Amino acid sequence: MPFSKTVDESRVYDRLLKLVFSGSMAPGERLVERRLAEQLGVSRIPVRESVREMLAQGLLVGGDKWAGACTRNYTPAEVRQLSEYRRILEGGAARLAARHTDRNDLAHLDRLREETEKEVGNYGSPRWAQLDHEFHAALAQASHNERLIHTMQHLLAECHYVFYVYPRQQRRPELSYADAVAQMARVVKDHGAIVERIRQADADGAERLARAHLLVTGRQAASDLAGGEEL
Amino acid sequence: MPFSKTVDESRVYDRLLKLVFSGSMAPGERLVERRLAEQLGVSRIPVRESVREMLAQGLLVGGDKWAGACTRNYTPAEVRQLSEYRRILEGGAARLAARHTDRNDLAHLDRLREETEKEVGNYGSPRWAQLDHEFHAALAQASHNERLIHTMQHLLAECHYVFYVYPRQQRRPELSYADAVAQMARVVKDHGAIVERIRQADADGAERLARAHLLVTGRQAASDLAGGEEL
DNA sequence: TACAGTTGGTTTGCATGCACCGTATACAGG
DNA sequence: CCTGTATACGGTGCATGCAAACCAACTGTA
Repeated sequence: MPFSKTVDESRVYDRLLKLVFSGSMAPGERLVERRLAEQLGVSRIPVRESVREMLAQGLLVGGDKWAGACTRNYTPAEVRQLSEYRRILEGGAARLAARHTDRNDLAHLDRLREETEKEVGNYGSPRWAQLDHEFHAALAQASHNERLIHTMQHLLAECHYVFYVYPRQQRRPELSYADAVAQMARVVKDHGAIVERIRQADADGAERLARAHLLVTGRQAASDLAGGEEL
Repeated sequence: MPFSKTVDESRVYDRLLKLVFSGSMAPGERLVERRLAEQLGVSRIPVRESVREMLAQGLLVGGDKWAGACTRNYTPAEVRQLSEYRRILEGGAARLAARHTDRNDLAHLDRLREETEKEVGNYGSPRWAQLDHEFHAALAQASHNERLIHTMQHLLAECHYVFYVYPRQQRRPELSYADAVAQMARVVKDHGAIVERIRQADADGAERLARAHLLVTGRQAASDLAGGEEL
């Protein structure tokens, strides 16, 4: 589970998050407070508040007065915008991390990269998705910018669902084993290169590599996207 | 008023936003639901929801269970992080705008720049702050990235308060007239240069100039900041 | 005096109920 | 048959009330 420290199954918000992103709801479906309330066994109030919070973070659309909120449908265009948005933020995180260059952050990133490397070859391993997520979360943390970290937390959680959880329930791309392993190896290599730039306090390089990494990853994750132009 | 189209004085959220950022509350002060509710003449529920929305957007801190929310205090370190965060996002917006290069967006940006130019010399003019804000909002819009626009809306509103409204009520820096006019002229020139890069579809240049513009602007707005290293 | 338990006040979390708004449907008029 | 209007229904916005949790001061005992 991404950011397991902040996920509390007893909180209505997290249960609603899971409900929306685990495929239980159709894309673009309206979130009816009363229905969700009885489905979760609580009153409408905590549902209302959670929905408004998700709206504020862009995880839902709509929300005009008396209009209610709807789930996103994640069309190719939306996924592309999501990916663009993430590239901007995470590139910036890498840049800031390279400027602050904290010894503990580097150790943490190195450890995560090593752990990830052990998982290369386990195609479909949940631990792989978990570790990949944790690496990017650690990268955000290394920026030492509270606002950026805050935004990235929600963004990464969303990407985790959109890129890993969501697609598995609709159609799995059925990648060949060799290709999958090659991709995983490339991801580990990319991560290592980004960390190295941060270690050398190369802000421009760190940002460039982080963006490139996400461009390739995002492109293959959302294979529907047309040719990925360089950002 | 920033983003006047989205600001509705009848909505509790906007009134609360004004209350928090107009200096009526001390930095770091706790937002007590009951007190705010009777102060705004509504019940606790809409206050609760608005507070949770502001928390989700990082406009307030705290919010753990039974902990309540507090206003930010905007220490120099926080202002610096806010400014860094904005540079990342707005630089990205300029980059995307240069990639999409929409004729209407360019016309809108040009018009706003011209309007702004007319205000050079009117030091302290509210119209200046308004137009500056609208220019940056238009820049965000020109990115054509819904997520980025959404985040930038709230971020710009916050910056508007932190950089323009908030300081006026504590201590005004008392800039000399000549310096003030020079600064305003520089802002207009910067804006024009950014638009020009977008027009030429120069993504790297647009991003670089937008970042540089915000670095200088942010540095002088938060004059407490130590030497602004290049981002 | 020091410390632990208790107790009252304050604040948040949540359930219930009612009022308002938007939309679809049925009906009357042209 | 088409169009404008009234009305019923689904759904959200909000007020009220109660229970749980936190905090601080008070008190009793060692």
